[in-house]
Amino acid sequence: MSKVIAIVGPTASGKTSLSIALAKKYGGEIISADSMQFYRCMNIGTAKPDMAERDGIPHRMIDILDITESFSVSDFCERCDREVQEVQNLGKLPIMCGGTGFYVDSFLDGIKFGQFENDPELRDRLYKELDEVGIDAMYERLCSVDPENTVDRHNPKRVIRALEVYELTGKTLGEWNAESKLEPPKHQSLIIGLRYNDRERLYERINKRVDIMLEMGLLDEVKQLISMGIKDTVTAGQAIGYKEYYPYFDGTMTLEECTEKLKQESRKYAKRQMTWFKRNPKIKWIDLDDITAEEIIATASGYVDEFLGE
RNA sequence: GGGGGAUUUCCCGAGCGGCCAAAGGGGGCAGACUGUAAAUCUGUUGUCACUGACUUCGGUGGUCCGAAUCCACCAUCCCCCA
Repeated sequence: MSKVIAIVGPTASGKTSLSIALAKKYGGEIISADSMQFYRCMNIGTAKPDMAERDGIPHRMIDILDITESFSVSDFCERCDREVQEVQNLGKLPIMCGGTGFYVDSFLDGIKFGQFENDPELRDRLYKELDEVGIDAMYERLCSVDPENTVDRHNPKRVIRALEVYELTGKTLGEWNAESKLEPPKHQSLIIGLRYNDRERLYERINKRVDIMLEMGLLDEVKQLISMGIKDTVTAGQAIGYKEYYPYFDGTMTLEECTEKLKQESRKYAKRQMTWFKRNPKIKWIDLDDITAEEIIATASGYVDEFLGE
């Protein structure tokens, strides 16, 4: 079975540099699993590695979308299949790197999403109805067609999606999910997780990184993206690092307030990522608290050697 | 110097005599997550021997069966007149 390595962890934990170091050491190529680095023109705010940092290592799944395009897990898994295949055909090691746990897990667990196309008009219609009748009524409606559903009744996105899937396919989300679980994973995977036991250390790194992004010209990037219409996009526009500065350019908040907000949102995001990764018993963790960059690579290499030797 | 207003749990802020450990929001913490996922949502947030007890609402002292809520004085801050 083919082997894939994944580097995961919260934002600002050093996934990028570790993945590049491992790629150099083991002859690998990077496949990004970062929902925002897919987008072109979103560089500084997404901490996308520049050419110098990539150091000759090919990075896939980066700069593959315009900000107006939407993307989904299922698109991701499909495309990843091809990319992994290509890397392996080159005789190289695929190294997935990214903080979007949902995407990483979906791909590695081999979730097979139902073969049907989404209908944006149907979704719009359902959201319009949601506005009119409220979430409770929509949830009641879901229960009437799918009494077995496990959807959180207060979560509009999930209630609408469940309804959408049913109306689109005549099958409930539960039925689709049950089918998707039948597919066994296609790849053997090693997941290396980066974490700080001392949360303050991570939070300091996050705060500092935001300051660095600003020095690198984040504001110009945001301004340019606003002129490109990022505010009206579904996915790109919700990226942390951009939406926090809309009020600054609108003149309703000071630069300092927006920056503070950005740091806070980044910290909260990191926390959500940790919650996601924490529950995965397969992850081989590297504790970052008191360890040098060399030691991180050495520890990771230990895991990789063992994995490749199996 | 004179007049008025403020001071609430980590923060903002409601409460104006009992139903108040104190609304709501933020933040923190914990959790969920199968096609927007850097999104969306849930729980929790004074202490403890935790269906109860104890300590909290600037400080001290009063009134009252009972006070975050009323009174007096003190402290700090804000506004207006001088």
